[in-house]
Amino acid sequence: MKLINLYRCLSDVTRLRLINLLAQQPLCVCHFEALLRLPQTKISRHLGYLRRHGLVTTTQRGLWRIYALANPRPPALVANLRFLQNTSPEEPRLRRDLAKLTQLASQLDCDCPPIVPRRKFLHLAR
Amino acid sequence: MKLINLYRCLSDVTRLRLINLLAQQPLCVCHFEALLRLPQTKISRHLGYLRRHGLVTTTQRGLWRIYALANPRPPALVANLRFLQNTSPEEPRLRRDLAKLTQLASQLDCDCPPIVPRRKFLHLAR
DNA sequence: TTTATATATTTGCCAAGGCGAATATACTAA
DNA sequence: TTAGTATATTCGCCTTGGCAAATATATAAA
Repeated sequence: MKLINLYRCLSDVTRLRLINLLAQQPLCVCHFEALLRLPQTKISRHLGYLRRHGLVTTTQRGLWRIYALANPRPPALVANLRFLQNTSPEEPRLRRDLAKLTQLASQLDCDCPPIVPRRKFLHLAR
Repeated sequence: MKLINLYRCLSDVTRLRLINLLAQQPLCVCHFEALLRLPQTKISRHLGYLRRHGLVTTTQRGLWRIYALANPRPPALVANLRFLQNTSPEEPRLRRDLAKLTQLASQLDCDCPPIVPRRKFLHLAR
């Protein structure tokens, strides 16, 4: 049952935070590092999980790997994203993540993937 | 994060089938045995899981324990039930379960909990 | 070619949770 | 009280998937 896999993807806090952000715009691993303040290994692992289950796709661009929600989006995902977007304002963690994303948006979308090196980017994200 | 627990509840085929049926009407364990053709121990285990996580409640009536979706229903559950109801027609397993429920409905709701002994009920369900 | 950066995977460990079989509990009826 | 029925829990076993640390790979820059 495909549904089950979707729910498993949503059953982890880190993955839910990733999806919540990806619903806004494509992002690469170093973005997530800055936004979520989690170790790279953890972010990559969960993005890999989502990729294996068909929820996200990647495009390589230079040194960076950009993750985006799968296109076309699985119908089950669409419905749950709609729900997630209604819910995230009430979930402090998800709300803060989105706030941080808009706060950094100018630096993110002026060069996505970022041209600045990771350390410098992390510094800006402080 | 409460959401995570909801998704975990939905991440198992047996539990999804139970919830799908409970969205129609309250049922007791022997109903599920007849409808799903699964061992009692498995059904009880998963209903216990759903109860511990606040998705269902029980009322005892004689020898029978009747399960129903929690009331008031958690908002996150409501949204996902709506989605589930749109989806279940496309999921053969869930669709068949619902068909079997309507097929047996007369025998179920004439005495819910059933007055007939379990064996006899199972016989009817064949 | 060497070095640094960005990302992915492997390893070893651990907890959650799946299963069937057996057993316990609770209620009913005889 | 005894027997039977409905449901719940425990047990031993196994798989999934969480984590951090270490390592591998791929690209870019010097």
